[in-house]
Amino acid sequence: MTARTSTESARDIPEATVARLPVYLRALTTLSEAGTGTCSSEALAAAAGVNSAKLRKDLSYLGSYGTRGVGYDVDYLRYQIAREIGVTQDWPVVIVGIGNLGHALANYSGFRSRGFRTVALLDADPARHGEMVAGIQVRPFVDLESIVAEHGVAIGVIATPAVAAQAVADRMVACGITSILNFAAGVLSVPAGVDVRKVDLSVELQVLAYHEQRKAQGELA
Amino acid sequence: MTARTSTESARDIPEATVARLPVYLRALTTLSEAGTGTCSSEALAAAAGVNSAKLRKDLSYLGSYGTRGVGYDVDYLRYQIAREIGVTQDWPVVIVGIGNLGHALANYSGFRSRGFRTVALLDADPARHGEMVAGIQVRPFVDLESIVAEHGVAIGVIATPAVAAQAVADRMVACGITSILNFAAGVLSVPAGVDVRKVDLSVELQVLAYHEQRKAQGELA
DNA sequence: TCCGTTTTGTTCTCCCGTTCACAAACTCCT
DNA sequence: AGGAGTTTGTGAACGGGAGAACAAAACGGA
Ligand SMILES: NC(=O)c1ccc[n+]([C@@H]2O[C@H](COP(=O)([O-])OP(=O)(O)OC[C@H]3O[C@@H](n4cnc5c(N)ncnc54)[C@H](O)[C@@H]3O)[C@@H](O)[C@H]2O)c1
Ligand SMILES: NC(=O)c1ccc[n+]([C@@H]2O[C@H](COP(=O)([O-])OP(=O)(O)OC[C@H]3O[C@@H](n4cnc5c(N)ncnc54)[C@H](O)[C@@H]3O)[C@@H](O)[C@H]2O)c1
Repeated sequence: MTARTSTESARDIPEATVARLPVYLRALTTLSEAGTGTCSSEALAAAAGVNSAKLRKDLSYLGSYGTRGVGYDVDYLRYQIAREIGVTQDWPVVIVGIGNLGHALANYSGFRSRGFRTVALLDADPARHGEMVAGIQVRPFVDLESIVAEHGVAIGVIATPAVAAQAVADRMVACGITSILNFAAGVLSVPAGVDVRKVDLSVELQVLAYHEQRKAQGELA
Repeated sequence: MTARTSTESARDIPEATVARLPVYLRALTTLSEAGTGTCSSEALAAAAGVNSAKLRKDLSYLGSYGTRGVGYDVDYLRYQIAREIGVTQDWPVVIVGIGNLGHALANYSGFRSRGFRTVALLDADPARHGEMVAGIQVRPFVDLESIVAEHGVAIGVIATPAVAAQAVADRMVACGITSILNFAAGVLSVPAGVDVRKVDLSVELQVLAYHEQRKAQGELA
């Protein structure tokens, strides 16, 4: 899914680790807000819900930011992880499809607080244009190109119905967006060099249902 | 995360495969609606966005539902996968926390169409009680026990702020819910035998940001 | 009936990720 | 200064999943 180009840069962090770094980051933020200055890998692992050995190995890919016999300085480690992920900088984001889900996303404060700034809300339906959502005006989808160019947007979010998703993705890619978060069902096809992450709620529920069914079967055995 | 009890039932399907079965199911539904009666592993794999060898191996865990030299009967395979996942039966679901996200989830048609029936929308805020969302009345959170008992609910969805999530989960577990889909940030701790799946949008965006940052670094090298 | 073609089901190998276990490194106390 | 106690960082073993490759099976045509 994630097509990487020629030169793999210096430190190569495993994909599984990358997916956990944001979790560590959040745990560290919580600890920091609670006034904790230092924490052990054991404590941080508990806060993040992972095995402590895994945590230490993950952190070792970034460098040696801990002190043996002591632990990690919470704020220092937090900064190092934030820098590695890239959330110390500001990421402009556009959201396309301001329906039920789009409204929720636009109102979600968790994006802004992590360096993601919603610069535009776009929708194809003229009836929605001009509506204010979370202090931002909904604009026509055709404005995509100019907005992306103006703000240097690299990340796009798709919250349209499934039938429109591929067309939206194509337009996004055409005007230079290289990372897409897709909430619509179905498979998006994009050129190499563009990253797509998909969030599919019905898949999550179906996985739960599978295990639930198994539990029920086990009971009557 | 998924704690399984004593007797692993007859066929043991790998977790990675379980997570892909819903994707195959959707692809098969699309093919069926397009009037396709039979398809090869190659075609289905393309529709699902996976490698055809992986698809065949996944399906082999369920049994031999294909015909060599021909392919798979779309409707037959669809039924078999649906049965295996458990979406041929009806799953009552409660959603707790009817804010921005809760509204979107309640209005989402993709749940109902896959066998998940929202039987209740619960919120702790009295100001929300009585509001109609997607044809269902929002009720007080304290009604959880009676609703779960009445409908035999096994699956709960948490869309409350993070601070309330653990308390909500505890209450859910106490009244018999054994599968939880959690949208709130942070780690939920639940007893063995309860499955939790977490959807964390800011993690997804941060993973994209990481790769985006890498692409940018690569360019100026 | 037999042969060529197509496509599945499965085996085998490789790679990634997880976990264990321990030496190295640091602090604190005597 | 030295030793006891802690905790990190990492080497190594292990397990599971991904993909290649192929044998087995079904079909169609002659
Ligand atoms: N609501 C949920 O909780 C939920 C959950 C999971 C997945 N999803 C998926 O997310 C997507 C959006 O869901 P929703 O409930 O918000 O749907 P919705 O119908 O409420 O909103 C879709 C919005 O997209 C706009 N749109 C349609 N075509 C467009 C185009 N070509 N360009 C720009 N905008 C366009 C529509 O005008 C509408 O405002 C769907 O694909 C849905 O399957 C939703
Ligand atoms: N909005 C999004 O797009 C989005 C995205 C990702 C994650 N989230 C997460 O999902 C959760 C909900 O987000 P939201 O935007 O809908 O928030 P929200 O504040 O709009 O809604 C939260 C709702 O939960 C209710 N609530 C609070 N405490 C409760 C309790 N103890 N029991 C029952 N109900 C309770 C509140 O009354 C409110 O209606 C948050 O944890 C948020 O971080 C939201």
